[in-house]
Amino acid sequence: MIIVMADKVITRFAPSPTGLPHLGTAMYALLNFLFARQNGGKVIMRSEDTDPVRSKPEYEEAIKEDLSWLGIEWDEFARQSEYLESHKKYIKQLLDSGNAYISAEQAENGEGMRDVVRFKNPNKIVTFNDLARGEISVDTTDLHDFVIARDIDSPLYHLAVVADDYDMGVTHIIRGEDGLANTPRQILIQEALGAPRPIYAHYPFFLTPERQKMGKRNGAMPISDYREQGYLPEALINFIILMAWHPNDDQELFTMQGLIERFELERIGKSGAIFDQAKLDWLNREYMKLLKPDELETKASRFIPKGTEKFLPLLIERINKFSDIPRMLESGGEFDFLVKAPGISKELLMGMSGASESEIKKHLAYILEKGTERDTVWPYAEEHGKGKVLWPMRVALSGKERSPDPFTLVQYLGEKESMIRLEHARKILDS
RNA sequence: GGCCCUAUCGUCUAGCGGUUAGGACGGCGCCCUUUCACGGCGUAAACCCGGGUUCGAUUCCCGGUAGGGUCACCA
Repeated sequence: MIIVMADKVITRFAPSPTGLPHLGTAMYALLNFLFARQNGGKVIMRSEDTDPVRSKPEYEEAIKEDLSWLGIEWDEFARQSEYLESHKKYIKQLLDSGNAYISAEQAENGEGMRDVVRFKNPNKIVTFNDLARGEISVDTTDLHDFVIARDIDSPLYHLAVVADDYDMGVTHIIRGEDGLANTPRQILIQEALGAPRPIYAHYPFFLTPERQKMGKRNGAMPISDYREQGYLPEALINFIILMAWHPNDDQELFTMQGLIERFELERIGKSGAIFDQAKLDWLNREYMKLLKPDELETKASRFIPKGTEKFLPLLIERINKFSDIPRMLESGGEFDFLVKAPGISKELLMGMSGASESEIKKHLAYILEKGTERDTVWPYAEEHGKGKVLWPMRVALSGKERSPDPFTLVQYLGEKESMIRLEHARKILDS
């Protein structure tokens, strides 16, 4: 075999389909994707599905679907389970070369003996260069003769990973820092197999507010939940990359294309980043602002209750994500008055207006008579005190202490509905 | 516990021997404004501790401390 295209970059991300993908899964894929793309190489998604009890096809589907939704691509898809023959070949090779041996041992789960395959540890110092962290040296002696196969036909993780990366020609292994401690073991296997050593780069985890590794079982929300809450994939990608990498200038907003151009693998962070929901929400708002009106409407449509589409422009600047919209419109919500007439009280009508009851009555009567047009109400309000006129008008329309200004409300409510509400407010004062 | 990694505002970070330690989110204040939101402006807020090296350390080295990871017949 001749080495083909020795310089071509090949990366991979290898999730195990044992649960729904979360943002950590996306970071893993994104980093590999970006590095491959910016180097004209290819990226492989390898489903590490060899754990028969925990692996589920539907999780594999979910991973593909959610990563695609985020805009992360892969050039090839592989399943580790389909490489069993190759794994067995390498186990045999290691056995034949004396780098591994069969050891009859008590099965871990209880009864019976089993012929496990142990790697013959050369007990040496392994030194490797991590692109992000520099040189790392480990004495492998305390790794002992670790098990690489349950039996001669059943490869375990370390063997399988090394074998697959070798077979697939992977040149760069970009993975989470949990892989850091596994690297020396895998290098030992590579050397015994005569496989080339890929370049390593380890990135840190997302952390919970308690500084724990965020994971499926620890605070990580599935990507699909973000989608259902109406987060924009662009915002999520931007958020993820900022947790792993920063440029050396002040730029913070990146498109995928921009990332492919600017991302630098050597600059990925060294320390874990606590998941910052507020920043994510901010980013999502930034990306919502970038949407053109028709795009906005399309993307928001599935979150908007029937018949309330027209309120979107009013709502959009007060939300972090699309799923906030129904929450604002539902009864008791911040903008429920758009959907149904509010209950109002005399006290609220007076509120911070600074006007007396009779003054308010007079002002409402004026509006009721002359109409709600800004051109007619505004001069009147300036003459009689803006707060004294505008506050009760606004409260009559919204029933809220805080809301958009009365003219905006009229615009969305319509002249007719507005007059009904104004009239109702006047009656409240009369009672 | 052994081994490995990490350590700058509350959070995400820039910095790569000499800086008023920069930016962003969040907070706070002011402006805009009848109120809210949006927007604009401004402000508080950090180099984990102790030794070295150096004329000079946030930056380099060592130690401590703290946090994380890993030590499976899971991946």
